[in-house]
Amino acid sequence: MTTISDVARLAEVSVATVSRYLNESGYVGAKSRQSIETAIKELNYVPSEVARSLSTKQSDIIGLIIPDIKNPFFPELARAVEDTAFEYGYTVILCNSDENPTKEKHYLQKLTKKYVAGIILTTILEQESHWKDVKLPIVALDRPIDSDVPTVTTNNQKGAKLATDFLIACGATNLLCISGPEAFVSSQSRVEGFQTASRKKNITTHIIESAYDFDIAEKIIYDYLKNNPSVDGIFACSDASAIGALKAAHRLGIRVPEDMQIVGFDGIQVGNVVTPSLTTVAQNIYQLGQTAAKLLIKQIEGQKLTNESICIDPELIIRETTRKERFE
Amino acid sequence: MTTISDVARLAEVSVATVSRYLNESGYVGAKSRQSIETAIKELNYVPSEVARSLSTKQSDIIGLIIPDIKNPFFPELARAVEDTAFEYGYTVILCNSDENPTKEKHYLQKLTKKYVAGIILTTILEQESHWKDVKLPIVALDRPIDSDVPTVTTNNQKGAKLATDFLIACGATNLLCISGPEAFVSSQSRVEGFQTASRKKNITTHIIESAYDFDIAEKIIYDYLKNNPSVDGIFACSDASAIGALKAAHRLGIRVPEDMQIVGFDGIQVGNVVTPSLTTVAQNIYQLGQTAAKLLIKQIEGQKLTNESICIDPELIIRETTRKERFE
DNA sequence: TTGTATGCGTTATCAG
DNA sequence: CTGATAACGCATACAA
Repeated sequence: MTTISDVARLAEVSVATVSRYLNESGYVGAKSRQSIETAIKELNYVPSEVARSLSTKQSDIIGLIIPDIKNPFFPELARAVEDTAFEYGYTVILCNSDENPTKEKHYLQKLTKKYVAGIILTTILEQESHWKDVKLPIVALDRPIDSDVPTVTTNNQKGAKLATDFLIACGATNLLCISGPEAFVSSQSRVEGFQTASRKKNITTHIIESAYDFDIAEKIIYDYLKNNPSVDGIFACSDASAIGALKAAHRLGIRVPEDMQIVGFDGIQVGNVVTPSLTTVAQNIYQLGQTAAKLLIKQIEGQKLTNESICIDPELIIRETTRKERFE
Repeated sequence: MTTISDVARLAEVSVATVSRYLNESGYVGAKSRQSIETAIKELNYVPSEVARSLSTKQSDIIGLIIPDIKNPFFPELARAVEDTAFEYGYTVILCNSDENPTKEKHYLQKLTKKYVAGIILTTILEQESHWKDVKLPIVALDRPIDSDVPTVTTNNQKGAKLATDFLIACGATNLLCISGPEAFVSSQSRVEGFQTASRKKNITTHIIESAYDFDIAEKIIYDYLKNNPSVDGIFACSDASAIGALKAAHRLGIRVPEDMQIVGFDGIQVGNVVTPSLTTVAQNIYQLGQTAAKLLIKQIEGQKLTNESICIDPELIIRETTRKERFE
């Protein structure tokens, strides 16, 4: 590994000058510049980011802590973060927390040790606050953690309202809402949206809870529908549950969308590949990640944007599990 | 940020002793140990990995270069790598190359600058060899890059043979193979497996190529099937193409599996959620990632295992796009 | 068993 | 415009 002093020696200047050249800080004469450039080429020199990091106490690494990259919601998010990081010259470390406080804490510490420039955090742990110890720039993604921390989320309530209104417009009157785990603020907001939209004449509502998981949701919904065959519309707080609902309906011989309509939430790819394809409230996942990354980088590069929070509108994507045409 | 000398001062020992304590290298007396421990607690000291890295020229960061985390094959792979890294105390930097040589080269260099401990690489660029410049430990994943480099792959040929044999056993006689891009060695192997298995009496075969992409595959296959309605069995070299085939068949009014059977390759989650669910040759994706990570870490921690390559057997998962029962 | 001194590759300060 | 030189935080050879 060739170092800055090798370059300096070959170029017959001092390391200081080379450093200045490298960072475009301070002056460096024309001939110095020349010889430095050729020396660098000659030696195939690549500066050590580690040494630079030690000296400046900064780095170009961003930590991304998410529950699980296998969860279909996160690959696109991660990709957006990585793309944006790449664009601004940063690099991202991927951490899967499994919603596990211990693991999360571990990563937080590990990232701190590495002088990472900042952290993007997707966590449900509102009350816990290990993240308060870290002095680094943080952005909360998808799930707010504290009013102090800049946050990027989807407008969940609005999305849920969109879905429910649509379900009703399509003729559903007996609505079942599949909420997510109680700990998810996002799920709560979706349920609220559902409730305000369904508070109408002639609309019956039920709410049950399920994990955001195909199989678990399928079982729960299967049992529920067996005992409540009059349900004719489902708003699921996640596409995973929506697909579970679809399967449950299939097993029960309930035709979708003829006998029962379904609207999901998230906009993950699978929704489009399932049969019938899923009508859903799509979060703008890519934009979510991109915005979070940009917000973080802004912070890293100086600005102190406390309290800045961004809420992104989701979009209703009408596919085959609803039958709007009948009512238009 | 508190440093090792803060600890030394408070514990009234030298930094060397603290360092020894930290790394469990060399001796450190009982009372020294005591005071150091309390000092560390007291100060909430966390060693700087950057400084350590500079000093030792090592790090605990692993670079993972994949084409695109959004591609449904990679999240599980990434997760496996990350889990294994975590287990051994490493951390992973995620890089999406988009199969783009320039981007790939960029990442390779960037990772080198960071003194990463090693790199796991999924690339198709056999002939290109920017990776030869990097002296770091490397493991090729999913796609071999050179006989010098330890490689972890699925036994593609065997898997393809498995699929094709099964298709024939299920009564298909007019077989269409959807290959992947020519540049993928893995795809080539699968096609070979298909060919050796279908070289039998009374079996007709066709081979067409498609990108590993739902929509592209759907179009290509739709066109092909329209002109070749006698095809009664499809072996797709990826689940993505298989699902494309499913959709194409659906649009053409071809019933699956009654009129035509389909077997995919990969074993990604969507295959199980599509209707009818996809019979496929499932790669052991998690094991693939895990093995690669372990191999890399072995290398990092001393061993020079050149030429060590591991080939993992895939498994046929029988679901609803085939109709074995008729022939058992 | 412990401490001193030096190096790791850069940045940055401060005289020239 | 340029060059010594002191940090940065830690590891380690060498002394003690």
